[in-house]
Amino acid sequence: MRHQGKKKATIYDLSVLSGCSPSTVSAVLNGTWRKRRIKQSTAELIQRLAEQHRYTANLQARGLRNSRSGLVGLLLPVHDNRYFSSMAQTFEAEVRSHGKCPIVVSACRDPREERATVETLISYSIDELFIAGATDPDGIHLLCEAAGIRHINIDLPGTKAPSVISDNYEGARMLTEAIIQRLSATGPVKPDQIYLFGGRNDHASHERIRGFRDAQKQRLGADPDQCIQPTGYSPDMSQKAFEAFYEREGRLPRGLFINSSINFEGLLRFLAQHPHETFADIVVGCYDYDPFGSFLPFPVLMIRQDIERMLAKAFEIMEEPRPAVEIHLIRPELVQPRTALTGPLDLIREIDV
Amino acid sequence: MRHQGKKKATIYDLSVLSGCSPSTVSAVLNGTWRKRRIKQSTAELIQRLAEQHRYTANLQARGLRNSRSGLVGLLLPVHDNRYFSSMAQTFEAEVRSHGKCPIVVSACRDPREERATVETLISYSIDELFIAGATDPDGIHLLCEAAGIRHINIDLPGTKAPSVISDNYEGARMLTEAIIQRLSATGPVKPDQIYLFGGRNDHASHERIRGFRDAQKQRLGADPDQCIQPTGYSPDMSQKAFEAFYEREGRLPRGLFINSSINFEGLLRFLAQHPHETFADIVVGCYDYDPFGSFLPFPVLMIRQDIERMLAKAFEIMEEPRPAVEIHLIRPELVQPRTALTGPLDLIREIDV
DNA sequence: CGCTTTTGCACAATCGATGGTGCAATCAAT
DNA sequence: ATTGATTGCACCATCGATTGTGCAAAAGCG
Repeated sequence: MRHQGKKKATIYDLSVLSGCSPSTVSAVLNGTWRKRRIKQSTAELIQRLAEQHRYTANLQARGLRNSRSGLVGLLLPVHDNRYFSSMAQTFEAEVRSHGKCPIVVSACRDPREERATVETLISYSIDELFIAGATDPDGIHLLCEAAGIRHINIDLPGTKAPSVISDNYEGARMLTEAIIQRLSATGPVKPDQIYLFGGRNDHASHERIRGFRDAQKQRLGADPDQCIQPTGYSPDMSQKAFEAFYEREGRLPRGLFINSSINFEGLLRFLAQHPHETFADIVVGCYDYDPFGSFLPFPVLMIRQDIERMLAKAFEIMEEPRPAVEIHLIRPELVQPRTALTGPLDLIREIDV
Repeated sequence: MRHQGKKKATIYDLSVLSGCSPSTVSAVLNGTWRKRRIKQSTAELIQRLAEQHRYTANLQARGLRNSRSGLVGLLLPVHDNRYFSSMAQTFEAEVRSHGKCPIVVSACRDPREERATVETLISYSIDELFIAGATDPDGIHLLCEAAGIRHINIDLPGTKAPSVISDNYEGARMLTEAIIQRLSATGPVKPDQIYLFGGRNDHASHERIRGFRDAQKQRLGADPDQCIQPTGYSPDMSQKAFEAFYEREGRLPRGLFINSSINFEGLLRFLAQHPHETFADIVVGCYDYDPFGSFLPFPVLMIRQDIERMLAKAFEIMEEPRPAVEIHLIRPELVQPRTALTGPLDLIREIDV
């Protein structure tokens, strides 16, 4: 069967070929033919023709008619770090297993971009939207609600839709305590020897800062304000903060709590500018796991957010008929230095070469 | 203006509200109204109403009518590493700047999955497809051609569509020579002291192996077969290969050429199982750049593929009316150890916090 | 053999946007 | 005032699939 030039076969083509009506063809090909009492032999005839002519449904037409598309969206702040790329990977697998088509888009942590992107997705009649790390979850909620689209927040919570997030407070406590413990091995630790870098005015940062300060106060007796250095989510800004500190103090803090792997990249840039000795005796904790980051030449403690469980929970909530607007906390995991965890890629079976 | 419950406004709603016909409304809202000689005042009236009622076009309907969707697809093998996530990031920005909607999907390096995914995309009438790292580019080509969809291969070439790929041979040579040079500093290098791990039966691997061997032979006088250890693209398999080597030889090779950052993760897993001394004097070269990987406690040379130029070239070719089926090589860059390069995230402006 | 059921399918409206065509009203020119 | 051009817009078919409804033919039944 030659592929006939340009046009794809439609139910009308098959209708002519089979001698049946388009509606019959449609019913056969979308599986509702038993309900519609189509003869088995008719169904088989049409299925055979469909195969011969490589028929595939025009999903835009179907979506238009059904006002649903089979698309499931994931809105990310960015693609390019292991936390979010790992989320995308896991998300895709899950959506595929539901027989739907995953759509992953990023919106650069820009509220306007976020809303514009979501409006586009809505215009394609996506069926569900997973909103990860949005700066303005409630604004997106309004758009989704107006369009009647099920949605859920991940990573950063909103107040109007159910949310599944990492237990940032607990994670930050764990991480801070682990940093302190590590540092204790090389001498007594004073509160102003541990600094938090990165993050901005979002829920996750607040919680992490709260956890950091609580642990600091509880373990070290104080939580000085100057130890908190929010730099936004930008490697460049973080680097500047490290440089500024170094300029001022002549060294890095003994303990560094870094708010995300993106900010950690700022530290890398700093490192590239300075000799080994500069960070000979520091301990770093990073809220986010990156396998390569775990093996750097100084101790790096990491928090691995449990993406699988977060997404599993989110999909579970999506199934509920009328999910409660509440925040589900998923406990993250402390990862010791020099640890190579498995990830979503390990679930992919290797094809024979 | 309350959002009226569920349904979105359509041109028909606006038609009633404005007293104009649907076609007039359509013309006004899609910008063709001057061509259609609609009065300015009519246009303004309709635009005002559209805004008040938060009209946004149903893109499925538009797509159905136009048999094009405004969607531009990028097919990736996987999301979860910095090479591909970086590509996704760059791709999105580029597509957005063309006023289209980027769709990034991964197909797990499985030819069947690849084809199924592409068929789905075609069913949504995507306008263009960028095929990155596909195992079966020519199979995908057939699908695209039958559907009349412009497409281009990136990262792995096909024989039926234009391709833009990294100059894997040159990159591998550069990397191999850099490894040898580094090793020479600590004593004379013999050919069987440098091993290549990872990759499989694809064009990129072949070229890299060729470059590796040529450099080995030229610099060291021989290129023993046993120095090539293809392990597929799986951290797990790579780890096993390292373990096997270590088991057999009691140490790692002095020089390691690792075919991709995914295989590099296999080395991490190996490292996690062994003490520092095991890799005290090794030199690693990795074909792929990962910022964290660059700062590991042993020298790591990396090849950064020039994603920006590759994509820029690909977009350029897409514009051509009838692009030639040829392979465009883009020269990658050797990255010295302890280097923190900027990436696509640096182009994102930080929002005020 | 009539009458009711069941079987098997066709018809036609619909989803929302687009664009070719046609037509009335206005205006300009003779 | 008649003709011709221009302006401004409405009409309607169309993209491909879905689905409620209706109806003829076949089958079952007394």
